[in-house]
Amino acid sequence: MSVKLYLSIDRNETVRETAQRLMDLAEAHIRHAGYGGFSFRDLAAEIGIKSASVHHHFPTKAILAAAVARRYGDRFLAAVAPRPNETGKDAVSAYRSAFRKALERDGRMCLCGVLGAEAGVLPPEVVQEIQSFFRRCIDDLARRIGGPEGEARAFQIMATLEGGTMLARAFRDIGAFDHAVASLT
Amino acid sequence: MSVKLYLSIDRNETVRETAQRLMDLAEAHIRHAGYGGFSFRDLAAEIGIKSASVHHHFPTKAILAAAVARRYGDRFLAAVAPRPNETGKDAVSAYRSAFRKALERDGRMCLCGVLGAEAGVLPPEVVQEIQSFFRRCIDDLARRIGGPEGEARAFQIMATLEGGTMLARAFRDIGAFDHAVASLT
DNA sequence: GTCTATAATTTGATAGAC
DNA sequence: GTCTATCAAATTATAGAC
Repeated sequence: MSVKLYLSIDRNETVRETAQRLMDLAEAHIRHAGYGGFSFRDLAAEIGIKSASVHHHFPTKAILAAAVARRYGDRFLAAVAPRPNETGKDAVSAYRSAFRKALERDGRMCLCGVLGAEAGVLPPEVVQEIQSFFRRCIDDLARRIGGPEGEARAFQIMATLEGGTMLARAFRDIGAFDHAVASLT
Repeated sequence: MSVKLYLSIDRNETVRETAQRLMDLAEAHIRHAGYGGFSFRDLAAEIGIKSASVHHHFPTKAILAAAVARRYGDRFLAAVAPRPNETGKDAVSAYRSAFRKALERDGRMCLCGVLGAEAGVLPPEVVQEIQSFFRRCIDDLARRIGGPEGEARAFQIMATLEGGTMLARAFRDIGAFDHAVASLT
């Protein structure tokens, strides 16, 4: 209780469950370095516990990664949710802005873009969550764009955003992203 | 000598230096699973030697990966080289065909697309080769497309091809690639 | 929920014989 | 060029005490 009170006084940090903080850290690591880019010991050290305690919250790395991917998808779709009376262009802009903000904030890729590239060797439950993310995004975009070519356009937009992010990371230059997505409408 | 003769009789296999065979295997592994997706022991076992012998040909994993990336770039650019009297559309088609062929042959991604997603934690010599690959491709495409917007278009095309390949891998469906790149001209 | 302790495996890399 | 042998470190995961 007293700990909770103390922490709630802190300006920038809200009280977070350990499981949530572990997912935050895992998400940051995956977006920076992929599935193989972190270990339970890394996460544990960063919040000051031991790796055995991480296993208490997430029995396996695959389960943790799948949970992180699901939460990421829920948050992403909430962030790009349509505003009243939007046009198809507005929908594309919402997606583009979401990708760009993540890139300019900390130079990080879309979580599922990183994992998608490694999809050949990821645990099945993680692959399933990645597919679910892209399926949800494409269905959402296609519906908001509308028309008979809505789905193909949705595939193109997601591909360009993911590829543009990858180029920006490879070049360490957000200008690469801007060039790549400039003509997306 | 007798071994060489025997092998040269084989229908599908030409005699290859061990270093070349190691690079072939490393390339296949990276395109399937990324930089962390193989070990020197994996490569050694697949050609029937020991991992210590792999270190004789490539002192470190970073040196091997950088060499693989460089060779990949040389081959890729040779494969998409312009034919006489080509148009800008022909150039885009050449790139799209090159990506699609790799995908339909064995479901593999562009080597530098996989590595680009992991670029945050790769050894510097590997990052340099990835940047070199994309720089060469974009300069080549921009020149062949021509016009003041050639470079931005080149960024967009590379992003869409890489992202489309990633989507096809995530969905395990080459149709995702076709949707994504359908309107690329 | 967190700890100590440890198992079982894999990894990148090296030394030195043949 | 390939081998045996080995190292030091890291990894995922588990058992059981507190």
